[in-house]
Amino acid sequence: MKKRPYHHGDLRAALLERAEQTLRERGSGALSLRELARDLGVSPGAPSRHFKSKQALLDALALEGFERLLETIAASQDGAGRTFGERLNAMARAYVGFSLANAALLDLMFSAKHSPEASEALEVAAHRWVEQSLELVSTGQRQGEVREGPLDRIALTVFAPLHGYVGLAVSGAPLPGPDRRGLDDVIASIIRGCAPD
Amino acid sequence: MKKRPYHHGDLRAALLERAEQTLRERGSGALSLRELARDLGVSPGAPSRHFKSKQALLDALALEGFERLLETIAASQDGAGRTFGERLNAMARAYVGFSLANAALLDLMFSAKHSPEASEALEVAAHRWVEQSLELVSTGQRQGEVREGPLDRIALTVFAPLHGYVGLAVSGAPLPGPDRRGLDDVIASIIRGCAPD
DNA sequence: ACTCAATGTATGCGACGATCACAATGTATG
DNA sequence: CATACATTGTGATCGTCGCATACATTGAGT
Repeated sequence: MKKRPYHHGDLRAALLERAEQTLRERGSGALSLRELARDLGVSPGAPSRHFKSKQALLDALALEGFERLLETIAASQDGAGRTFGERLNAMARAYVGFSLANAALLDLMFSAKHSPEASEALEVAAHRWVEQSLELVSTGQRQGEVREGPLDRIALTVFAPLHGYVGLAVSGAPLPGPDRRGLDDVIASIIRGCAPD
Repeated sequence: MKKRPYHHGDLRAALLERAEQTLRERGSGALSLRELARDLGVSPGAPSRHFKSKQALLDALALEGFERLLETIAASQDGAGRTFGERLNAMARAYVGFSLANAALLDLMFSAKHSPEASEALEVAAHRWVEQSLELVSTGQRQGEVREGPLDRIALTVFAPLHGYVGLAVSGAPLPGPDRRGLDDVIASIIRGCAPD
């Protein structure tokens, strides 16, 4: 008879998985706890055992997103070359690739409204992300390919363009073709912008 | 007795104004047509006479936002100097200043989900915005302060950093202080990035 | 075996967006 | 001025939502 057991097994993971799918297919606005519960064949109140509020679920998704982004970027550095240009290029493509492939998720990750408690875990993840970029800039400086100056300020000039490129591209970009040539230009401009005089 | 007249007078404008206020104070997620109606002392269904859906109201807000942004940027160019650096600086500060002062509105403007009909008017507005920036780059080229190349591709390398700076700053920026020094760095980097070789 | 925390069910509440029939008002036309 | 018509607001209804509560079932540790 294969009756659905009273306990789901791993409802929390199932909720996250299904939520991310809906997020990808229909955007974050279309996320409904009740719908998730229906889809997973579970009662409307069940999700609240794992996420005390809808915002908590969104926070968890954002956190998961940061972790995946970190992995993706870290992986991109493994096969990359030694020069700052090569490593920046790899990092940029990883970052932009992930962002475009997970636009709604990115939106969540960089959304301003997280519950205060979740913010803590999120800030930790975001901090690790920042450190990755600081380290890239730092080695670039040691190799003499990046101008001198405070790490964080230079990193900002590296990441703002990438983040902005993603934002524009996702917004239905009134700007030049979303083909990757735009990204090439942006990366080249970043490198010129942070090169030593 | 000052009884409220049956007709409001200019409900549409009142809705937009009030909506923008709540948008600024409590974010776009907190916008409710019913609440707006209550605040304006009008029945729950009344707003639908002016905005057939909530999304339509958001679209109208976004459109209004683009118009104000255009004005702001145009005004910034009036008092600016002649060099590309001066004009870019003025434009960047106008753009970033407006964006930070109207973060939630910006979010709406660059949100991916607009109803197809509204998209048309929105694209017109966005297009005018793009043209402003193309023109800035174009005169920069004529003055020999900006490298040769397709206008739109160079403009992308100018605006992506600004747009990204705003995005990071609004996200509670895990990056360096939201003080304006970060913006100075970004602007300087943009200028180096698009300078002739 | 018994207890207790964890997890899922069932139900209800108030708010929401959307839609509808209807009422009040403004306006153009005779 | 009167009458027809379009515009705008009313009030009620529908289905959905997030959230809270009281209760049922399960499994883990003693």
